[in-house]
Amino acid sequence: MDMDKYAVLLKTKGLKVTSPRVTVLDIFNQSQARHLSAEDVYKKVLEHEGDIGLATVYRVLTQFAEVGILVATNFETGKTTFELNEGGHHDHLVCLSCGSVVEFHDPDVEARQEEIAKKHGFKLINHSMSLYGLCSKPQCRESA
Amino acid sequence: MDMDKYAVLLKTKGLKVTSPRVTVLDIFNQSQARHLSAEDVYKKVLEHEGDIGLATVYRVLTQFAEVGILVATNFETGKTTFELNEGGHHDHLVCLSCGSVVEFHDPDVEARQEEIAKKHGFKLINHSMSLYGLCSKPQCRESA
DNA sequence: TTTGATGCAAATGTTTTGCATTGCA
DNA sequence: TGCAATGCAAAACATTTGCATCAAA
Repeated sequence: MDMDKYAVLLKTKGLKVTSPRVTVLDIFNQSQARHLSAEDVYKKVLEHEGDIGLATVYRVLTQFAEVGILVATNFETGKTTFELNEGGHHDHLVCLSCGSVVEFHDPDVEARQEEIAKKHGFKLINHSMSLYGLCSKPQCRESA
Repeated sequence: MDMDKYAVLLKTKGLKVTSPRVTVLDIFNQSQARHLSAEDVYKKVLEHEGDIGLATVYRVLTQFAEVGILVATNFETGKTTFELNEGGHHDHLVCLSCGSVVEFHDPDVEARQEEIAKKHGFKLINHSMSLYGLCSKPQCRESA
């Protein structure tokens, strides 16, 4: 089991090793979908793992994002989604029909963003770029 | 007064010319800040212009965005902001300290986005790119 | 007049918070 | 043991909706 790995990670971040936190880590590591909302995580908790209150799910997700275990992103859905922070920054392509998410990283764009910020006298801290469209699945293309 | 201009615009979009709709148009045209949330608009209504229900403000803003009079954007604030659609697409630089918003348009980035979408088999419909940082004001730079 | 627009209040969906209890360290 | 973490329910927001009334065309 990965429980020890989780425990080490949590301690590294200065967080106590508790059952809800380990469970949430496990959910993200097991999940097919990389991007999960608080509600998604809560549903998985109810289905498979122990029982954690929804409020705790929110608290854990927020904390994990603060310490860099997760990264939070706001798509146009009205709910925040979280994904494991695996180091490399990336942006998202989102299918407006089926909701699938593709990640990409483009150094050209990143460099250009720095230039743009500089030109306007801004010190760039972070950014979010999401491209919305229709993925290649036939049923998504037809929905146009 | 611009009332006639507003009436023409509304009719062009197939919308009845009603007092709430004219008021909202006027608010965006008078406003110092280009980007207003529903709550911002509602406050201005209460302060200056007649009285419109908050629900109507939401309905009008949503409709205006649908017909292209306004453009809706979701920053990381949890609330949707609207701005007049003056044709040219643009993206935003947002100051995390004072909240000021600078608009920019970068053809290089736009072109690159198309390439990225194509490479992943997506048909691009729209996108949102927001750069977050600190603007050049001393008090914002110090907040780091 | 007829259909669409509005106001109000209630409902919704997401996220946060207060507080008593529990459980790591 | 002590302080942080949790659960639960209530609160806080942002936004939407039902429905009776009102007004533009």
